[in-house]
Amino acid sequence: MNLNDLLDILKSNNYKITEQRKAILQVLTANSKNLISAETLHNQAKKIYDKTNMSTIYRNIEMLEKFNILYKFTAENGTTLFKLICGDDHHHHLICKQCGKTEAIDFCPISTLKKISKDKNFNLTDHKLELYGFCMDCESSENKKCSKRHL
Amino acid sequence: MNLNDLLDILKSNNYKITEQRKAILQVLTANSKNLISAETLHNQAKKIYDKTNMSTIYRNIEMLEKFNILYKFTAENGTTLFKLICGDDHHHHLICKQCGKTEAIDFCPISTLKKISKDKNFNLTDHKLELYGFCMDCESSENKKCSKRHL
DNA sequence: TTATATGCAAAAGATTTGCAATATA
DNA sequence: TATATTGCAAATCTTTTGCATATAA
Repeated sequence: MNLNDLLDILKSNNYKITEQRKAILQVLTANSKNLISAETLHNQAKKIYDKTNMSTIYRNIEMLEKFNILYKFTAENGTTLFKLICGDDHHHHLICKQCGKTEAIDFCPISTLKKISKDKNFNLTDHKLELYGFCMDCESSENKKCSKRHL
Repeated sequence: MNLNDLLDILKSNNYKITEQRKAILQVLTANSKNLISAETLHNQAKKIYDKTNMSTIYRNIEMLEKFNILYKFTAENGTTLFKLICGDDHHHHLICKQCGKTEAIDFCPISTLKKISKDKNFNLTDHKLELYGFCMDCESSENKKCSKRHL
């Protein structure tokens, strides 16, 4: 899913291609492997088209969410982060609590979850599995944040 | 982990036992299987001790988080939810996207996650597994929110 | 031309904070 | 009594919204 694919999706759904929109999508595609905040998205989009307003950021985030092409989640500190959903890949991630680095893992417990949900008459639509801890680099560093209890 | 255990923890750490604090802990223990919002916590605590203020709620939430006895997470609609971490029980939840009702499930993929993390030299400390969908009641209701893609 | 998208400023909602008053130990 | 805790109101911070203007198609 590159910039042009995204623009095509919008065009074919009668959305207009504005400079702001192009800037936003450009930033998101450039960061397709990382989660970024609305504020970071705004700052980076402004570098491409400096008239981009924060409300435009939020309105476009909302639009992309409706298309189900934007993954949204809330970090431990409460910040809301976003990331494009590229193609059909479905991944869970190891998330370093120190440096924020993320690494995709292949494992997904979806089949078990489906069974459980079915047993409970729950119509499962989405799920999130997030693994927190410390990557090798941060593990050895001094100022590691204390985290005793395992969730 | 019942109310008295919690009070003992606070006492032994030189925290004072106020009526507000007792009310808050009472609500949390009564809801130890469910995730509740700060607002709900406030409303229920007020029923027990009606002078309980919202800032007191937040200040006590902060305190419990420091003790690592409060689990916090953000629902899809953005609401922040809390739940006591009781002893060694560890649960994941089915979360209804419509009514917000949560139900604990027994399944946890921790052993697989541990193995994966070990292979990747990642020091796993926490994880979250959240299952979204629609409960039986909401499934049949008319205004169900559309959700096509599975995450 | 015309509907969509945007900027701006104000509103809304959640959470935090300063400070004086209160209550616990 | 001394200190932690609280209530209140104001401040912050993030996100949303109304409306007039601008712009893509």
